[in-house]
Amino acid sequence: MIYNLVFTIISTLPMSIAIKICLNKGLYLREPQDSKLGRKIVQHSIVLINEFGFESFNFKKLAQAINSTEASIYRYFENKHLLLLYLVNWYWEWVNYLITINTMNVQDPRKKLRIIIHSFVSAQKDNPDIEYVNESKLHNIVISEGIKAYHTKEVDKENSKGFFKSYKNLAYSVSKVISEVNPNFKYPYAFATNLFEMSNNHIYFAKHLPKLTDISVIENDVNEVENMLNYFADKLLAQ
Amino acid sequence: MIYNLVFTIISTLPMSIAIKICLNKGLYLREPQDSKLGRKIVQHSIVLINEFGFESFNFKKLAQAINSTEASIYRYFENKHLLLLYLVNWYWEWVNYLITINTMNVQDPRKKLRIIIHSFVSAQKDNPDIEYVNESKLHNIVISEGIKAYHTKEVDKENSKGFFKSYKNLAYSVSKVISEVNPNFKYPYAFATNLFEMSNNHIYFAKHLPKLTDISVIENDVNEVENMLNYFADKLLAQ
DNA sequence: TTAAAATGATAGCAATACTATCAAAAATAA
DNA sequence: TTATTTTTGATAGTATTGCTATCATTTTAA
Repeated sequence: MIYNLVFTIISTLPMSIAIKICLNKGLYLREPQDSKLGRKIVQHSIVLINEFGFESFNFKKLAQAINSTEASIYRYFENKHLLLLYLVNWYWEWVNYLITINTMNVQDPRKKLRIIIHSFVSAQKDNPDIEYVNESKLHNIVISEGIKAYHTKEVDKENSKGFFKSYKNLAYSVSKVISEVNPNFKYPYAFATNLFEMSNNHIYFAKHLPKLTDISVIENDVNEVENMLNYFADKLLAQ
Repeated sequence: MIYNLVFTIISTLPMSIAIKICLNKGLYLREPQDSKLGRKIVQHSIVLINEFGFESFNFKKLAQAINSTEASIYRYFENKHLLLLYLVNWYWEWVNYLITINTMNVQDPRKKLRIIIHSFVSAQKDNPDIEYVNESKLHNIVISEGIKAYHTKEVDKENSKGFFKSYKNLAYSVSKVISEVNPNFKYPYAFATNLFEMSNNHIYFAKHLPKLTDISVIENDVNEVENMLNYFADKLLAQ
């Protein structure tokens, strides 16, 4: 069960469980999940980046939003780029977790792939009981700003520190299912990442550059994106 | 002939022709192609962004590199974001031009699509006689930084000014060929942009995050990417 | 209850992203 | 050619950003 590697299920109250997402320790200076301030940083960074975009987001504005100080935030994250990377890693882990639990008792690899595609397009609709993370907004951030997390001059250095491990895990999980559907398909990893990227890209295109796609997303209804990805998968993996 | 809309062929010497790429006038304050300084700005911005990445690139460094001043550069481009957008538009126009001339006398739509895919992966190898633009480096910029040109909070405003028209033209050209290959294929635009994005993405992945792809790019040999895209196209457009 | 750790408050500094002004140089028109 | 316009260079300056440092105060843990 892959998700045990990355998620820790810790008990808080006798009647419920709390989920803690375990991310690469190099992404942060202090574990944000372990303190009130840390959780507020994560929570409101999602709100602010989603609302104003990553470029105009900074630690000063975040500090104001949570009634804290720049210095305090710098104790948790080295800079805003690593905070974004933290958030994107969170998303990758969470999608992988969703896929794992939702495909758990499913045998048919085709069904599994449909569940994966559904998770890619509508991760926002589910709720994994982490009250300080708004998954819908986090998904929007991944759609609009996600690629900035790994399109930098430091990508190789950061990669060697394992900062993209979660994405690789996700690609691995999906590639396995792709190969189950069609063992002769030559590019399971590439198609796995392409499904993920295409999902985000075309939701973005539909909203902002509709001439670049065929589908439309009306009031966050991503059904057409889902249908398109399933159509691509069926055609590509047909034997 | 689409390329006549975007390219102007102007005569310089009786024995040769010069090509001038016509880009949306809102992208710049002064036409950089019309002056020595403007061409130096374009030329060296490509060199610097390619070498140091877009984030650490700024007009001060560019001014130093060309022995000019920040103020002079600001007379050509409002800011570095619009300069990037200018460069990416240049690339889009140029690829569209390449595709247009290289598919000109080709009848078979399958052959046309192969030529398109070849243009996407190896645009760098060709040389359209604009001595101050290094197309290889420009392609690298599009691969590494291209998405930043349209992942901003200003995308809707900029789109309404026509700043992404060149990409839309490219998507249109390619979608036509896709529909020629298979008139029943449901997503010609999405697949057109996907081929372009996938090409850039997987060249990037191969170089920096190889676990996210199946192909490898050794010493700029993008053959495996080209094969993959052709494989995808064949499978998806099979009737 | 005492020590340790986390946070807040404040200050400051170097770099960035511009804007303004004016003189010098270059291009162009008369 | 000379006069005029346009372009560029030189310099200065400002507001914001992206941090770092210090120390007092509060919170947490032993």
